[in-house]
Amino acid sequence: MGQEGKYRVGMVSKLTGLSTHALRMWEKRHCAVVPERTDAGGRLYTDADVDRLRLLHRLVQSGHSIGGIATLPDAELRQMVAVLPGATAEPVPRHLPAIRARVMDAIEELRIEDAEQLLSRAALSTEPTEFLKEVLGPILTEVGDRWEKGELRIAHEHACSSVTRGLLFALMRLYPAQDARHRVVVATPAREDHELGALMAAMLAAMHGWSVLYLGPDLPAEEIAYAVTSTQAELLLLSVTNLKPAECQRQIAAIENAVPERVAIFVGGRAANAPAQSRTVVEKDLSRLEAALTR
Amino acid sequence: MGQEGKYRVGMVSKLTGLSTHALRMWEKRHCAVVPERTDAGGRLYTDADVDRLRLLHRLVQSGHSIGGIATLPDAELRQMVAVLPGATAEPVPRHLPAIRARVMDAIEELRIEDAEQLLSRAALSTEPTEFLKEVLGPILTEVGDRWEKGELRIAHEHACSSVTRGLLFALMRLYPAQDARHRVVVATPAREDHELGALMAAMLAAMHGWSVLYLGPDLPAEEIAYAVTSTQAELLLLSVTNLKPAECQRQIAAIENAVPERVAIFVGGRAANAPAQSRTVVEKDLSRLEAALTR
DNA sequence: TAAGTTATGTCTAGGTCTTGTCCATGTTCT
DNA sequence: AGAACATGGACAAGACCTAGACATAACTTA
Repeated sequence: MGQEGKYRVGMVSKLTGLSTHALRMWEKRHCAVVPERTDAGGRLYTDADVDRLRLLHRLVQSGHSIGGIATLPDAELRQMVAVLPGATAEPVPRHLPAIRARVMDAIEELRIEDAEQLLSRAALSTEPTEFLKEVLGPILTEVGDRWEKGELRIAHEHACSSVTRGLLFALMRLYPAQDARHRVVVATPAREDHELGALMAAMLAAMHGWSVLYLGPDLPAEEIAYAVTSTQAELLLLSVTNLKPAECQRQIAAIENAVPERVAIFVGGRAANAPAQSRTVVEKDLSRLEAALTR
Repeated sequence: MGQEGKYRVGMVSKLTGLSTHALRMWEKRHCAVVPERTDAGGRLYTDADVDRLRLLHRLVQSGHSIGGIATLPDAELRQMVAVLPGATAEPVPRHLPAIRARVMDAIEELRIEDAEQLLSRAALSTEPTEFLKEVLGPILTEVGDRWEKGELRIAHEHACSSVTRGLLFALMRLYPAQDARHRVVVATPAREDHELGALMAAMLAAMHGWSVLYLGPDLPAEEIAYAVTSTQAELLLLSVTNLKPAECQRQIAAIENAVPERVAIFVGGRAANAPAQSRTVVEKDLSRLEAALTR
């Protein structure tokens, strides 16, 4: 759907606050962003370019020199922006399993602030899918498993979902989720109260710059439909972990009926499932969902 | 539906504000809209064409070049309109009721990012108790009331608690705990699933620099006790809105038994209630709770 | 401390491309 | 005939492109 470049240099100047001269210089001298060109040679910037330029602008305004940061990858820029206001102490280990272990320790000892801080920094310095698949996902399943085995208590599980919810909001804030560009609604069908999958999907969307409306678990079909239509969302993400297949299909059919045609629907989660002849896409693999979110 | 074309160029020009020349050029040079023709060759635009032209006109007026956007699908145009600068930067009013009203509007329209941004900025520029009593509290009760009256939907209520939870974490981040020794555990007794009071208490604590362990709603006594002892918290805040008095007292008695002596316990909320001869303090007024948090 | 370097944003100049308007001319319909 | 519309060409204003000059500030070096 999203054609590549939409913005000409003048528009980008308005959107980012940088002068057109500066934009051209940043490109020529530092390759900060290298937009596509029209046949005639005009620059065509993408949404991603605009986001990146905003990040760079913010960093430059707060004292960094463009030459030093122009070619850093996005993830690193985001990390730097996040650290801007308050100086922070302990470094995040680069090794993902190490992060996992430290987060698990923090959860076990109910140090949720530490857990959240570790996670949000890891999220900023890692690519979205990698973070979800290598860090957060394993942590959530480990907590789930150990809870069933009795090694962890309800308190841990509550603390863990509390942290995860907090993390979602932290991400929505830290990623320059430029307003209402692409709206997505995330929820769980009625009677499904397992919300962690939905949270992960919401995070993935947030990290891709979508404007996320996270409604949480256990929502009747008509409520979901209302939210989707009234916000003009173009995507609906559902997560199903515990519903029976038949029940799941019934819910999804109801939702499909009530949601406008143009809205794409994805279901994920352990018990994900869609009726026959449905336009809903069952997608248990996060990286495939990511493909739908990137365009 | 058989009603294909309805408007001729002159009419469309009046409806959209574009000159007839421009309309023809947009068609010829960019295929922005390609109307049907009469047998004699006259252009016949549909309502959809007019809508699309209005979108394009708005985008062009705000700096986009027609060549770059003429062939984008409608959905994308709508999203781009939403991103236009100006829709974004709304200043936070100083007047608290005005903030309340703006937040309510945002919730009503499910713009949770706006709601959260307004709230977190208000929280920063206001004294903690004032913020909770004058801004957040009224909003939560208003949402509750209007939800019972049927003026707001479940989706609004979910969105609202989602925002509130997000806000708690934002505050924990903005007011970093000065001293990890001042720990407080916040939760709701078993079978009490109204968590908004607990969230407000948690925020108050966070804003006073406490290290908050927020466990959320519906937690059995022994879990609460475990959390309190294992984190060596010195304070436990509970919130009760819906429990029957007897049930509430039973729960609190159980918690008191399981929690070390040195830990102070506060209960708040509409149905707050404590057994006779209890060391638990019933405190429905936030400013009195604040006194306990400041010492 | 003074002078040189470097980094960076702005400005100018000359040329190309884009886009809205205007004109001339022809057609259709009342 | 006159109003409304169609087509194609001409045109001017403005947006954009490149390349190089300049001004300023920060940092190096003598």
